[in-house]
Amino acid sequence: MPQNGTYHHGDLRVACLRAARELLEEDGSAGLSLRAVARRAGVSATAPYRHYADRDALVSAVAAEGYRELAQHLAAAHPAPSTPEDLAAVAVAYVRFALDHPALFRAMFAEPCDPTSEERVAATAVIKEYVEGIVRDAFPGADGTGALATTVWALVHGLAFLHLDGKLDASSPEVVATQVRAAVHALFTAAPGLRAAGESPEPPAAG
Amino acid sequence: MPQNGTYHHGDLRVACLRAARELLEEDGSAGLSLRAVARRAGVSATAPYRHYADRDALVSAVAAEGYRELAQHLAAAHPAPSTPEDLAAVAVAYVRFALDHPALFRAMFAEPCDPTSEERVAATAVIKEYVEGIVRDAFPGADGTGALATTVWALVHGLAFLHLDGKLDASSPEVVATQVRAAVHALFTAAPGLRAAGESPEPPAAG
DNA sequence: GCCCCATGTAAGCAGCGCAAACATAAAAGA
DNA sequence: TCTTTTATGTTTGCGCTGCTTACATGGGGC
Repeated sequence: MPQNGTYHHGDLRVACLRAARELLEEDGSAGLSLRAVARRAGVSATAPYRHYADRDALVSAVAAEGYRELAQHLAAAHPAPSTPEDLAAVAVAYVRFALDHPALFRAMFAEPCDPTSEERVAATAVIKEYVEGIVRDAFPGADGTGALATTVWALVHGLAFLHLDGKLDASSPEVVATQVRAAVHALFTAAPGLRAAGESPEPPAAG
Repeated sequence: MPQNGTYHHGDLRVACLRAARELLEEDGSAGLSLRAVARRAGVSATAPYRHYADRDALVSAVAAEGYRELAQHLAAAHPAPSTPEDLAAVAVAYVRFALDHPALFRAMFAEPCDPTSEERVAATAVIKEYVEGIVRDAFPGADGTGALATTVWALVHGLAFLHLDGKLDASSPEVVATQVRAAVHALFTAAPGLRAAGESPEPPAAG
């Protein structure tokens, strides 16, 4: 039952999500108020409370949506990365997502995470396992503790945040991509035994 | 002239800073309102506007203070790091600072940075140059572009944020420290030519 | 055909950021 | 020393916010 101008909206839940997402992209986190969401959805100020317990719940729902979109974005960059170059491409996609959706990315990561939103924690677990799966597939010889996966995630995540906060040169997408690729390559020319399958370890440049 | 119970407060500027810092530690960013700051300073609601243009200005001032404290904390961890172990100790201090002062750290990095606060941008520049100086001193053979410094900063910064957001296991300080050290060592056993002064490059484990 | 209840509305409270007009006291100048 | 200026704090008030309570509506199950 679509919104037919009657008393009931029809699908206010997703309308709120959509409106919240738009407000986030337009005005940032500060512009995301439940009242503004209600206005945009064409509904009374307190109607969203029927679907979201409070503001945090709505933000968590938007964040969860963001996690899913980020996962899709990474998968689109390379479906099954196996070489450092592949991983670098995924890393570039990660940082680009952050720069293309700054307010959404901040909502996903930069706010004190509400642990009571099981939708949200589940979504972050998906991202974490996704990254670990990528690294495990690309580096079957690595230890099984996921330490390397955590390291590469942290590196990329940190690059995203530093770029987002203007702490690094993010003047052009190419500059950012080059920086990210360099960092990933620096990490993945690392310890012996962690090289990608099919890569032959180079001898140290002793000549 | 100290606060003597008279009409004028005496040093409201630093009193606001102090109150804001306390509120941030106690209730997080959400609890930091200009009105609450004024109450805690024992002053009318709008008095802080004589010293801070708006809420952002006060937050920026607190953040700038945080940058200086972070720099001191890093220096205390190791005054002149030169080996990967030294750098790992500094990295652990960085992450620990974030976990010990979560709201302050978020105010420093996780909010859209107001570029009009020159005090703030100057303070972040100090941190950046500090990290670059450390890495340059520890790795004199590295390229002069600061790419390696950016990489290690991003890695540590990402670890801090992931731990802060509960995305990683931060159950005990030891677990966190071990994780951080492992990540830094993974990075600093990296490409030939980037090894620390005094370290002899190991041949690839071919035997 | 009737009633229940999910869904929406209306009214209201307290807190917030911020602006404008006003009050006070410390400092500066005559 | 007395006056004037200026920095600092107060009062009042507007519009916005999150959220609660009480009320209205109408579609789906009986």
